[in-house]
Amino acid sequence: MEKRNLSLSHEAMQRHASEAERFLKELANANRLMVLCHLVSGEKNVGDIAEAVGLSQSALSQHLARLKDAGLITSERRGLMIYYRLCSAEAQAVLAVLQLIFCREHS
Amino acid sequence: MEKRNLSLSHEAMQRHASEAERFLKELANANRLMVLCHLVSGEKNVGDIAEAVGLSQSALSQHLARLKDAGLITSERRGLMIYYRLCSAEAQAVLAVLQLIFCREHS
DNA sequence: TAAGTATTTTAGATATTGCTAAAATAGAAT
DNA sequence: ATTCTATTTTAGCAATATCTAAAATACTTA
Repeated sequence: MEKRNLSLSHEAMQRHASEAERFLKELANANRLMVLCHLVSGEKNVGDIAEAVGLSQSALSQHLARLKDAGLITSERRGLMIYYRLCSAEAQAVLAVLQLIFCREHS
Repeated sequence: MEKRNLSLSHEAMQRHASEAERFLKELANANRLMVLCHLVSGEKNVGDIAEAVGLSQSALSQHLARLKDAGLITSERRGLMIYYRLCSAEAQAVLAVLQLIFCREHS
């Protein structure tokens, strides 16, 4: 009689949950959310984002490094400035749902 | 000449982003995600959830209190046990997207 | 090469998270 | 009333998050 591993699906669930946690932690910050929302409309450089979001360049740079490390954005230098752009379809999908929930006119 | 407040939409954005942050922080934890996923299929008592998720009752209870405080779940005592159920359409919407992203068979 | 602009990195302070262990509460059963 | 079972609450600790200030890096221009 072969021993079936019934807890495998539990381990799979834990693995999925951990991946989702890592992903959600990137989004679970008001400043990073605003950064990502600004990038939805196209690439922006750090100074522009800093002004739009209202963060110091240093603080913003740390957020950007985090998002880039997580694979949600990419960067490209052109001359003095560095341009960031959204590169995660998953992030865009979740942002779209969040916008429906939290950015309705009446709320 | 009337002075138009152009930063109003920025303040609105900040408000929305803060609300979204509060919401996402509740989800951005593997154990809480698993709890919520278990509740998608119907109400459960604390002991059952603790076993399913693999958490101590105390730790779980703290997570449940948090989720309840955030309005994502409700509880009802029946006899000795306390039953929890999902009560947030918003949470369900995001969980559905996360499931599509992270719980595909091949990943 | 020196000076300026854009951005990143580091260090450190403070707040939040999430666990464990122990004590407290609430209802049920004896 | 006492005891049992289910759950919550509290206290305390280690890890993580996020800001500021200061120093470092990278490219451009004089």
